[in-house]
Amino acid sequence: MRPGRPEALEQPYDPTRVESHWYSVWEEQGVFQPRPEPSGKPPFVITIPPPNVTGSLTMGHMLGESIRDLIVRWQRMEGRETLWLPGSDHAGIATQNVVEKALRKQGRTRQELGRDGFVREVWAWKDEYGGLILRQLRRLGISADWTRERFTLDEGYSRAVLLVFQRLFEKGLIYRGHRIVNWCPRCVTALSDEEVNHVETQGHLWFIKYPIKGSDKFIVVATTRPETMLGDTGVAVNPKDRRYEKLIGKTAVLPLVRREIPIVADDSVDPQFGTGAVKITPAHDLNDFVMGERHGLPHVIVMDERAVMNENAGDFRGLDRFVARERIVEALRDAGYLEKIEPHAHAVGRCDRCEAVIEPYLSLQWFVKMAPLVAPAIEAARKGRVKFYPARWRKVYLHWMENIRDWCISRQLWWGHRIPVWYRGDEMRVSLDVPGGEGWRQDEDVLDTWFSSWLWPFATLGWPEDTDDLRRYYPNSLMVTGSDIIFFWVARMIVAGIEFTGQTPFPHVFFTSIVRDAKGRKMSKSLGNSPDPLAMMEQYGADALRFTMVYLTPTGQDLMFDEKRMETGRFFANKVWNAARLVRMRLGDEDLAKIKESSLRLTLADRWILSRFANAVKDTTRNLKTYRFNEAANTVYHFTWNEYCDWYLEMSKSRWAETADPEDRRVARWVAWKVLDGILRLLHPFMPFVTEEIWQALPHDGELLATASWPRAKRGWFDAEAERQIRFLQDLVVAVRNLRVENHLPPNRPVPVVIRAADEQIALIEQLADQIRPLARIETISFTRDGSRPLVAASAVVGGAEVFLPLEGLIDLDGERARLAREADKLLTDLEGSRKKLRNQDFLRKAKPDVVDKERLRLGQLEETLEKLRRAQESLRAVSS
RNA sequence: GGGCGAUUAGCUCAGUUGGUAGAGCACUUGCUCGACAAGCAAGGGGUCACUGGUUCAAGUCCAGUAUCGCCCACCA
Repeated sequence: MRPGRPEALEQPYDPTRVESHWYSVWEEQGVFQPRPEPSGKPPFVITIPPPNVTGSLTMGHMLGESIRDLIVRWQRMEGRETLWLPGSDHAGIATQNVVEKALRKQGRTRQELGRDGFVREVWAWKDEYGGLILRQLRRLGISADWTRERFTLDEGYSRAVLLVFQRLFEKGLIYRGHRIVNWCPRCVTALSDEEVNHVETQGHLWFIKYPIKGSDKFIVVATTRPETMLGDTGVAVNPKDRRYEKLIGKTAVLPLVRREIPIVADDSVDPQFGTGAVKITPAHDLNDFVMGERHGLPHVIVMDERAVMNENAGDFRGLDRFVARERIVEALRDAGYLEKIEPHAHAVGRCDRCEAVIEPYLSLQWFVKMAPLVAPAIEAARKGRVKFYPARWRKVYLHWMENIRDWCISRQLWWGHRIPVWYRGDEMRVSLDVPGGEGWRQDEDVLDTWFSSWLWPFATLGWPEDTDDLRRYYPNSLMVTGSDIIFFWVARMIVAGIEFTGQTPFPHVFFTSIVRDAKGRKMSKSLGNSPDPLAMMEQYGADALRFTMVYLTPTGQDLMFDEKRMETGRFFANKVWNAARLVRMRLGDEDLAKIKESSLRLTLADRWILSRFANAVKDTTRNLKTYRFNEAANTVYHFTWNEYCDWYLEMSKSRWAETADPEDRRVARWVAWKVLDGILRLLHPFMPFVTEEIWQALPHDGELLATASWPRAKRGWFDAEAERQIRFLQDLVVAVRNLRVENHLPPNRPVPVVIRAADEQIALIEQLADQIRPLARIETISFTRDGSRPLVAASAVVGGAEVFLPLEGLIDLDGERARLAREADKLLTDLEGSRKKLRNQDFLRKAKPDVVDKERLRLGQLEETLEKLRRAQESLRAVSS
């Protein structure tokens, strides 16, 4: 059965029409599902970094998906069995925040709904917006296997997450404890260290006088957060600090609160900073917590979970932390305890999701002991079992791994995997299901989202069950993602992969560019600075979007996105479309796919384009293999546009004419088709829709381009000699065109051309004269073999040959003289440089011989060209204007 | 405080073992010749951030400086 379709390639090219058709065809034909291939090559497996179900996608996703799909389609065409596994992430905090916000607009809260009601609400949201994401991905054309789509809260996946919790707990790698954690008072939950962004902020340093008990003296402490003083339970100085020697062991009286607190000695205090004396607030600062442990100081918590001052804050109870700060500073000042205020720049931690200022907060949380888990993941990177592209990320990865701290995994949310721990009185059980017996109460918290996504490469394949998919498609072949989640996700996947499957989850990690807006800000949903991908695709086409993103992405650098650039892809799609129209209307009736190349008498131009094509295949393939996607796009783009369209098709037109030799016409048809067919194959992974449409409208073997084979660079097609010869002819054509323009000859006026050249060159020109003439509107080409030259002519030197336009009366003599002088000048400069080089004994002695030879050859050519230019100048000098 | 990256044409960027500086867009000029004005043709435009070094030869390798950007970091 033929997939049906294209009768004609209608002009103008309409991406919307074409793109709406093929996706369902591919899907119905099962193109996206992995099928064992006869090639026997190992399967190629890639998974999507599951996008959050919070809403729509950004241009950053478009880049990532374009690259992933590019690789997958290429690998499929290379004959690999491919699995491209799609899915999405429940994204605990982000999704809960978004849904809560939506509820608030309706005047509702999650508390009103209750836990179950709220979770139901979120599922409804997920169904709606998760669907939107899927539509965008399909519209983009990604060849993912939707029958294997996964969501991190799917039943099976969830089971895997809970099992992992249980296993780590049983290994003693998960524990529960009171610790200072990063607390977001707006999201009202604990966070991991990775979810905190440090923002350089201009703040203040407040100097506060703490009276010494039983004396009229003070000890002055400096702090950036005066509101926490209410929770102070000590003051520390450096034991070597002479200034405070006598105060160690004494007692200070906390202003406003009148609590008596000890003055202790601690090495960690920097005598140079502030006053050299530091207040200790163990419940509200990590440092102080650690220090407090050393000195046995109590914890006084002065804020609640929303950062409102609590009952331990006395008069300040009920105030927001920042209001309290002002009031406390005022009170201190009024009571004479405030010595001074200095401006002070420091880094303030902010919530990755909502940007609220993070509060170090003492609370009871669950943690993963990371150090033992991380060791083999470090080893894997060191030994090259997992490689990063660009390679510099390896160092970043290792640095993080080597300085790893325990991971706080409990979140005080409702949307997520509920912690599989049960309590009854003093009893505690870790169990995936309710333990037997009455009265068990499950832990209220859920797990960090990343505690589920770190299992993605194998949990999506059915782990912990020993499924066929898991055996066949794990480890994955490649991970393509953004470097912004190297710690959140990539590093942890490697850890989890090794821990739970004994294997690194993928051998290679490729980091895409981060897409930024014109101001350099990363495109994100929350900033709202990304164009809507669906709108982009409507306006320019999915193919254009895909091609442009890949064409623009720099290797190892961020991508500054500018919508204007989308035209690159759109125009290119149109160019290919039109080239195909031209070829198609000249094809004739014969089934070209049945013709054997060996039966054809190829011309120089044919050998040239086949050679260029072979090079394009080689370069494109190499660039894809080395993850230089922009270079790959560039290669196809230039080959198609500047070599195939601009030169080969133009040269072929005369061969297609009714009057042309039928045998040669057949050759010209076949080569034009053959190379176009190859272009479509090369281009298909970049622009799947338009290429499929065109391919179907041309002679082809096989049913779908999507499952056709990747082109091979035939050894016999490489032809350096043909390339050299055509290069000369191109130079000749350009020279004639240039002479026409410079002399203001009307574009539609055919001109005679006289050429004085070596025999070999003349033979070349004669061979392709009919194809060259239309390219520069040449009327006739004649040769002078006796050394003579037209008296009055515009002229140029090309590869040692002289080209004349003998147009007495039409030539702008003054302009021509000026032009020749300019040319000669330029030549002279090059010539001087070359002579200087060749006079240099060191160069002659030390440079590689072929470099020297090349330079000698070049000098000879320069001299020859200059001499010919001089003669042209000479001959014009005699002529009067 | 540490680490990484960038600096090449007006803009965005290539430049893969050192050997005559490239592309797209923008700009100038001219083109409705049967694929394509979403196009064709011909052009102009760069002391490769700066300073030193290695080398016969440096945009490319090394060192330092400057500016910008990113990441990491418990000096209150």
